[in-house]
Amino acid sequence: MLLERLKSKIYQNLQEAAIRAREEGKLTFEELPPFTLEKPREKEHGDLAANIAMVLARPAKNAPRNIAQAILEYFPTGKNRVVRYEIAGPGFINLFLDQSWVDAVLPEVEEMDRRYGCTLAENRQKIQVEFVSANPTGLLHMGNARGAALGDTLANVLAAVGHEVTKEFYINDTGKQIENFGLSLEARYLQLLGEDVSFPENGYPGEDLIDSMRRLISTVGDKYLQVAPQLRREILVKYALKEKLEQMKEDLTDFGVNYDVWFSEQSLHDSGDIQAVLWELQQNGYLYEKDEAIWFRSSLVGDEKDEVLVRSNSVPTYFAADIAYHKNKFQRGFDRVINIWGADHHGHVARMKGALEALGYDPDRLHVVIMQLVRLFRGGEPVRMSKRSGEYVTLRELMEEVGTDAARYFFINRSADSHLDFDLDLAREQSSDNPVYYVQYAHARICSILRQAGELPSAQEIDCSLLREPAELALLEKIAELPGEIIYAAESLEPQRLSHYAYELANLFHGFYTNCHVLNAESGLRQGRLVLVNACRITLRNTLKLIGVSAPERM
RNA sequence: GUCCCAGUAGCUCAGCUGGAUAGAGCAACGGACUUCUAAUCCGUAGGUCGGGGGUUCGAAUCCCUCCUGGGACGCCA
Repeated sequence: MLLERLKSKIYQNLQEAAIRAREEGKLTFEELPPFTLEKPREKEHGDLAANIAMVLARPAKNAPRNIAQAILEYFPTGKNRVVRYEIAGPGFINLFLDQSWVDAVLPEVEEMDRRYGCTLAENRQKIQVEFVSANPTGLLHMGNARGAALGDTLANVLAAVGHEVTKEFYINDTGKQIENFGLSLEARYLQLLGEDVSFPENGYPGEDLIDSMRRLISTVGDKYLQVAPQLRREILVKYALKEKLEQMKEDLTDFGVNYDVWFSEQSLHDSGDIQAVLWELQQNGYLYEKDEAIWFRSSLVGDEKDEVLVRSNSVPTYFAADIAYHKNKFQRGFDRVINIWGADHHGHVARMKGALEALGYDPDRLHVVIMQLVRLFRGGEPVRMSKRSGEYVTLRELMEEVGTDAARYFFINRSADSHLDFDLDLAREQSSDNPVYYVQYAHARICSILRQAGELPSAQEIDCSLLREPAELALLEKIAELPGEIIYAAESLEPQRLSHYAYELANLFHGFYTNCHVLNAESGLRQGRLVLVNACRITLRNTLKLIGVSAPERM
């Protein structure tokens, strides 16, 4: 927050200086292009570096270093902690801050405590994040698990910058897969009762369906043997679906994911929303009939080819329901809608955006985060999985094997569009090789120090100027970066920034720990370091909280 | 065939809204525990950023093309 404020003020000062320079005839340009003001990689390049002169080179038709010179004539030193500047390299303006700027970090962290890292975005929005939305015909698998970790973290991050976020699970409780679900359940039910029936070809072969029917039989026995198949399947589906949803909800809760809304696809059929949206598309001229089916002219709005919305048997497709669902989202007042989809759905993106356009919505209000597949490795070998044969590792099994913390950390530690090789052995390992433990260990170490210290002074009581060791300054600066990191993660929808940040912070803490002793330091210094270490604890804890990873006090 | 994603150190990956000398972890090698948790720290070594063109003051980053791996192209969801 503090660092962000400082940066934005200095950014403004640079803008104003450039404009003054133009007014004074030192520079000519039409419009000031956006430029960057960042912490440079090299310490010698100052605390902040701006490339304003370089991006102005072309519009101002001048050499970057000359432009920098002109801008700096009107740039106020001594304000906003800037004590010195230089023109360097091809035309960077390097700014050096009064080291005491870090003294404002500790009081701020201490005061904000659990809110530290949170900011208020300029345009606060109502945002819906829809994720997992797994078929309720089976158990949650690795793809769902990755989606759960990503979606939940993303929702946390967006909320942390002030958006109003709704987390939603879309239940595919109708359609062809439910039909197959019913056929599979029926076959299992009959088989368990000794009937000689074959299993449907497109059925769901998982053990979980057998278990489900076994439980049903234990309460109702064979009473559905005599019921007409159609009705029987409906009954079995109703029973098993309820079980499945409860199971998913429980698994997700244990994974730290709690939804605000569970939205039923069937409800869109029941409410007439699908008919309404079809009618609207019809009015807008996007529908036509061919081969007794109703098609969406998605090729008009950017898709490669047209899509069927209503089958020749007059049943709407999944896509038709999804269009109605998305219209419903916007009708509920969301400014922005974010979907986390597996890579196997990417072909759906252009269609969905096209449909929104056809309905008169700005398709850019829909963001689809496409997530690549997960491969599990055990003992260096990929774990064979096949959804078709029902052999796959479930979220529940993953949690039991590696724990929630490791799972969530690993899932968000890679960018969504990277294939994820999940090393089960590493995730289970309780050593520094495992980044989760590395970060958590830093937190536990801090808690240990604080326990032994007894009384914790407040940031107001200490002399911050005593904290000038390189390890201390590095830690302070990193702590100051959290709000900016969260803002960046929220803007780019890239939660992996957070686990990287947590790792870097833990790394700096461990370095500090070996270099700077806290408890046996001289009294003033000891007080200062206690406050520093406590701020580090708050920062680590808050970051882990966003990821959904626990911050243990002892390990 | 068309489209999407990936290709960066031996391995797993950051970095990609163009910026200064391309980073981290693991693995390898060498060090550091009379001191707050060694689940830690420090050092060494390791690179044609898949290949080739282009855009420009500047390209791992943007554009084109080719190669390799994965995925998607259904009146499934």
